[in-house]
Amino acid sequence: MSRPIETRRPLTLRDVSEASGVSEMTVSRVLRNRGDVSDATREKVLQAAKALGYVPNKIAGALASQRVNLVAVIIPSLSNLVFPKVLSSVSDELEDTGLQPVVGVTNYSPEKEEQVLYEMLSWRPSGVIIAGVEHTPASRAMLQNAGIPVVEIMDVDGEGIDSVVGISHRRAGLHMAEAIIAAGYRKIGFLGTKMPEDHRARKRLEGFKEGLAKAGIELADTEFYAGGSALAKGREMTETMLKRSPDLDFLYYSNDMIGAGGLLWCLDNGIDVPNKMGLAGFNGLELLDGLSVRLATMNACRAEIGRKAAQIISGRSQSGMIGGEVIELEPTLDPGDTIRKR
Amino acid sequence: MSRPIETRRPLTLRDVSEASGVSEMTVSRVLRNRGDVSDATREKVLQAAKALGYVPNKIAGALASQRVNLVAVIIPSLSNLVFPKVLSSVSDELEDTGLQPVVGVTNYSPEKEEQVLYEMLSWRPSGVIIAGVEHTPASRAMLQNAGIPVVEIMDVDGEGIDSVVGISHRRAGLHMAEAIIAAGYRKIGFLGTKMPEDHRARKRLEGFKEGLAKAGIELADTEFYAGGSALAKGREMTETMLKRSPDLDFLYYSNDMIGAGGLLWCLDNGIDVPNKMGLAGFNGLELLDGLSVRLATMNACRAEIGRKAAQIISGRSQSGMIGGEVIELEPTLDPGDTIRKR
DNA sequence: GCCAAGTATGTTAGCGTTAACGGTTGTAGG
DNA sequence: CCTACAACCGTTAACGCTAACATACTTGGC
Repeated sequence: MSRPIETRRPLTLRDVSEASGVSEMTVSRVLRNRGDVSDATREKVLQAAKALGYVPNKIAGALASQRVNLVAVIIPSLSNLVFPKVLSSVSDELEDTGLQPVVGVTNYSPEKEEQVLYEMLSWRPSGVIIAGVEHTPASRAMLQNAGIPVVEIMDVDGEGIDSVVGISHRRAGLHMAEAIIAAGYRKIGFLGTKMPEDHRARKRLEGFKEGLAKAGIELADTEFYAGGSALAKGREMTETMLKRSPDLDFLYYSNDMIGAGGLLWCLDNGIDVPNKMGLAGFNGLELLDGLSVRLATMNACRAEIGRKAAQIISGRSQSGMIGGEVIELEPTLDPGDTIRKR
Repeated sequence: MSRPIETRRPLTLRDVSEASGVSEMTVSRVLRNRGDVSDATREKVLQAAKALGYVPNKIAGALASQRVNLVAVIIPSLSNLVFPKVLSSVSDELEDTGLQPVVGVTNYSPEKEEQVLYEMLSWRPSGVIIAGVEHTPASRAMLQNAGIPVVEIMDVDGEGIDSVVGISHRRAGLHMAEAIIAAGYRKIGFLGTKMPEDHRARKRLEGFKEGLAKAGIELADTEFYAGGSALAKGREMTETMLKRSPDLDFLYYSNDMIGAGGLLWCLDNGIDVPNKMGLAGFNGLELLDGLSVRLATMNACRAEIGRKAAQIISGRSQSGMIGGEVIELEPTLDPGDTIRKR
């Protein structure tokens, strides 16, 4: 089962044209369903192409036509679960537009983002969907000069380059703080990621603190982590924090996964949730639906974000604008079973 | 913040060459670090390129050089967690080879796989990494004719096209059956996915049944699901099955996520795990490390698979073979806390 | 001072496809 | 029978870049 030894010359339109006795141009027309071709020749050509196993060369096609049916989608991570979700909604929405998403991953590094962007732009995609509004100056310049639609997603807190679709993480944090205070919790701890480049987590924390401040409350304790399994980290951090600050009555987690870890720890240790201790996360991970106690969370509109972004790129946006659209979506709070009802 | 209105003509090598007073060829050499260029001109050219914000056109470059630094990676799903893991190990391994992975997703559909493959091959990648050994005849033909290295990953049970890297899911199932029987369990249920196209899950079940048969045992009950949150489904299915067959003493799940759901249900319902009831999943999801009880599972060597596949494509495989390599890895059983020790 | 052997740059000819236009039929209408 | 206009198919010239070769300048050895 090894590759064919006879390294045949790769097939071109010419091969198909010779095999079917028509010009290359006609073959090209048939294969792209463009222009007038009689049914007889069409059939002949398709036959020949199939028999030879011809696969068109999009590189040459793109160069000649100056059109590329690719959309660059640049995200920080694939293991976060949030991004695959966005990605699949982009993918679905692009399904029958002739456009195709191509993914690049930055690992939350601005430098990597710059490299990935450079690499992707060098393939001259028809549009770019990129997570976040924070980019290096070089990245911003590239996006501005590319002459293609750019949609920055997830986050609307900041200055966009072209179009923006997302939620305000600052306000999401603020609303969560308000809800927690309204439920009567007062000694509140925050547990989150250490990653300085996760601007959205940072903004949520800032908004959260702001919400607490409005009620004259300060964060009682904080704990940060980096790397490792989020569920396990949530467990560990929760234990650490409650050992250190046993009088806390609420824990706000920067994401659902560590929140779930914390929740499991609380349940294992017989802590009365939500009465003695309230918990909340962020993101509405459907993955966690199977827990016996539903963690309070905030849905980040991931599917909607992907959909809208794809619509803007494919030019099917409702608004009919040419660019510079800013769409702010409203995350909704799901109190689950871990915030007490008053 | 809208796109520049003046739709400038896109930049080419010529623009950079004019701006820096050298030939296009020299600019090309500088930008690719190839051939002899004096430090003075190199500096001049880089300056000009940066000032203009020039991004090379890889489409033209690829056409001219007949080389494309892309590797097609075709996987069934991104929401499965298994595949992002493989993907990132491919990515890491390719890091400094000059090659770049490009992902295609098939949603477990052979037809979609065929389309994705056609699309990707039309960009003439340097290699293909594709999940599974089951493909449509057309897909097989395309892969055979492409004249590039092909690595089928995850699964070695079947006839490969070129190289294959994976584990035997059949034997993985068989070994699990042996371990379960050795631990003294006798009334065994299976809970899995309904997807007929998930050949690896199917093979595990077949191997599992075979292992049981050797000990003269038959599966006591089975339950299948499709769609929805795996954790929740695991919970539901477990309840359903134990209501129906209360005398079971072991549940084998086709993946860790539904296994975890089942485990949580058992814990919530005060079932004595692992003494009265044993549980096992498949995959070694690090995601689940934070559970209070560790689910028995089998590590599928995902990182290793990605690494080896990437090595074969980049021609850095240990073996020095040209093609047709078959690498079978050995999954290891992790008994966790849900199989009783004898 | 002349040639050999670099070193640094330019020139030419594609790569495989498609846009744009040109030609050749056939067919209907006057 | 001639014109008008489709319908069909071919020819030519790009698209932006790079491989391969060609050319101009050095430098050093005798």
